[in-house]
This record gives sequence, C-alpha cells and structure tokens, in this order.
Amino acid sequence: MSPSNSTRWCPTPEQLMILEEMYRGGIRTPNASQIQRITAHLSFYGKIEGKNVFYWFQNHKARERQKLRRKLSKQPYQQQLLQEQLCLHRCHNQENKFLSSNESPPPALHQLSLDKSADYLHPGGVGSAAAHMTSCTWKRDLPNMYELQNTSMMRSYGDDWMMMMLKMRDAGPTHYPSCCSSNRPLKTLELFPITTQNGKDHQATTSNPSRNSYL
Amino acid sequence: MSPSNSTRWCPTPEQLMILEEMYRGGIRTPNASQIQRITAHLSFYGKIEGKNVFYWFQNHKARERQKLRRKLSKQPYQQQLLQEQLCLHRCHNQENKFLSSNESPPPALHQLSLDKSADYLHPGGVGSAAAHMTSCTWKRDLPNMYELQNTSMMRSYGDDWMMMMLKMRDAGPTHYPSCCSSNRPLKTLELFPITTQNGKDHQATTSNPSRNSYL
DNA sequence: GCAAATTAATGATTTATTCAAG
DNA sequence: CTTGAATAAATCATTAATTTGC
Repeated sequence: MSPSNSTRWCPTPEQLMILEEMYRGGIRTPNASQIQRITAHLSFYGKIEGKNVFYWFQNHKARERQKLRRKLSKQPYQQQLLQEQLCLHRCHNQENKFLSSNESPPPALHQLSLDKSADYLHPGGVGSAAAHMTSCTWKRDLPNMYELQNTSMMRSYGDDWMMMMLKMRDAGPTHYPSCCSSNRPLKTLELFPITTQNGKDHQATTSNPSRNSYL
Repeated sequence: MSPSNSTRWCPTPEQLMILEEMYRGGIRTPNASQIQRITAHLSFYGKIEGKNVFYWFQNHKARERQKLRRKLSKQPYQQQLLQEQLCLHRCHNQENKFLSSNESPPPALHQLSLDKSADYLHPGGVGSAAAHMTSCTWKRDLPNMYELQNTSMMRSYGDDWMMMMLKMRDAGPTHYPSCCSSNRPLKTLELFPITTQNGKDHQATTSNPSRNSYL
C-alpha cells in the first residue's frame, strides 16, 4: 500500500524525536489532555492522531521494559541494582507534581524530598535524525506535561467517552504528503499553549499511586 | 460510599438482563456504533455510559472464557470436543453478516454454509431478575447488532478518537436515584432505531477474522 | 436482628501478547 | 526485524454477599 493512503501512522523523524524526548523526560502514560496537547504539537510535523500518541507511549513503554528485562537477564547482579535505582529515581521525579499538590501525597513518597529540577530537563541527548533542529524551545513547557501519570484514560473521558463513538471512520486517510520523512520545513518548535488546566488535569488524585508504572 | 455518588457503574437488573441476553445472542466485542446503540437503549433503565458497556462485554467475555477453562480442565475429553463445536457454531453465526456481504469472506468460512436464522433469535431463556418483562420486542432488532465483531474500538473512533479526550471529567457523578435496583417502571423494551447503517458499520472488513474471539 | 469483618463478584485499568504493515 | 495497532490476560479496587460475634 502506498504511503499516501497508508493504513497506519508513520511518524516523521521530528515526531519520533520529540516523543522519545518526552519519554526520556519521564512521560509514560499521558492522560487525555496531555495526549491532546502532544498531538496538536506533533501535528505540525505531519499527520498524526491522538491514538497514535497513545499507542506510541504504550508500545514504547512496553518495549523498553522488555528490552530492559532481556538485558537484565544477562547482567551481573550489581548492575541490576543500579538499574532499579535509576528507575526509582525517574519514578520519583514523576511524582513531584503529586508532592506539591494539596492532595495528601502517597505514603511511600511522604518520606522523600526530591530535587524538583529533575533530570528530565537534561536528557541524554537527542536522536540524530533531526538533530539539527533548534533545540528546544518546547522543552520549556515540558514541565507542563508532568501531571499525574496514573490518570487513566477511561476515567478522563468521563461522560464524553461516548464522543469517540459518535462517528465512525468514514473519512479515509486524507492527504499525507510523504510517509516517514519530513514534509514541512524544520523550525523551532512552538510552545504548547500555556493553559492553566483549570483543574481539568487533577482528577484521579485519589488513585493508588502504587499503580503508576515507570520503567 | 452511598450508591448515589458511587464511583462505578452499577447495572440495574434490566440492564444486566439485556446485556446477558445480547451476550448469549453472540455479541462479544461490540463496535463503537453498536456500543452507542446499546448504551442508548440501556440508558432507559438507568444511568449508563458507553464505557460501561464496553467494559462489561470485555469482562464478561474474559470471565466466561476463564470459567469455561476451569470447567474444561476437569472434564472428560469427549465433552471438551462438544464444547468446542458449540463454540464454533456460535462463531459462525456471528460471521453470517460477513458471509452475506460483498466483501470476500474469510478463507476459513468459505467452506461453510450455515443457517442464517441462527439460534441467537431463540436464546436459552431470560434471567429471573426481571423475567416478567414482556419479552421481547427488542429481540427483533438484535440482528441489527450482528455486525462485524472483529471491528476494533480504536479503529472505529477514526479521527474522532480525539473527541474522547477533548474534555476531562469535571462533572462528578450526577444524580443516580437508586443503585442496582430498578428506578423506572418496567416496560416493554423499545426497538433500536432501525437505521440502515449507511456503510458506517462496514469498516474493518479487511481485518483478519481469525482474530475474532467468541467463547 | 445488626453491624463489623470477611469473602466473593465484578467494574475499571494496566500489562502482556499477538497480528500485520512496511 | 521493527513497530503501529489491537486484543487478551492479569491486576487493582469497589461494591454486594456472607459470615460472625454479640
């Protein structure tokens, strides 16, 4: 099937780079509004839908985890411990929003006070594919993305979950200039709109944080 | 937590009965439009959302399967074969729509020609909870529900998948007269609107039917 | 009888697995 | 082989049954 009417999303290098950056930054299970913003943002670089973002994080998380598992199974025990601690660190960084909210923090985190200028602002380096892209205005807004990760999708939809069902796919895949390659001029990434979320992202604060999962 | 502000859906006996009836009828993985219709229909008997229907079928299917597995593990081999054949029969009934469409039928079904007045019109009998309900006008429309079951949710959303993310849950659980008990007078079930689907339900006909799963 | 305690069901989420495009 | 898409299995969490001690 030709790329223009491809059935499945084919991320551009820029989209991929940004997604990986976010993943490195600690995003694992973006909630609905996060997905929406990410999608809006990435759509500048090519056709993309929310479900693509959703699936990407799901798959990437799962595959990183499995990659790590494979790796761990042939690693000496010492290094395993190290890895686990790194993981924990990431996890706690993710929880910062939680810690600073007026909700009572989860017990396990009560006893910790972590540096909030976490390492997600200085991730390990960008991919090569579009490395020349001016990096990276959008990073400044990354912290906005750091809302609760244990927010579930379904819960987020609320009564509007049904919206997704209101229409069926009848519009076939529309024009999609070139699959898997940059089809727009590279440009400094624009900021996410700095909306104050108006409590929209604060649901699910009663969930059990132990169910959060970060690789 | 009192029922009125319960966090989770609590099906009324009528809703449950209808869902079970549909399940017995062969519905396993309703697609978006099916879910919408089912939801609209069931909402007559109490508060309900699409996701509840979605989850109900998912859970029910899984738990019936696991129930059967447990049962099979202590059954003589002969009866196992019988069970499997029953399952297959159901499966084929589900595929009838497929067979009659102008899409090329799945290979595995090519070789079979089955009675289309399938047994889903005469299911094994209704539950006792609301058995006095005039039974059952809505059954006449059940065939409408027999669209492709292998249609995936995500695919159905299409470009509107994002709709589900547009708003976050801010409306808390609204008034819900009485949990788990009939809060409206029983009445003959109304027909589903007999819409001709207009091709809206015909997506995903290219999917591999082997992935269909019917218990 | 009737709450508190325990257990069983089941609604809701997440994780693992699988399919299939490219 | 990689990875987007989708489904199934496992898990969590809340509600209903039920048991238990009074």
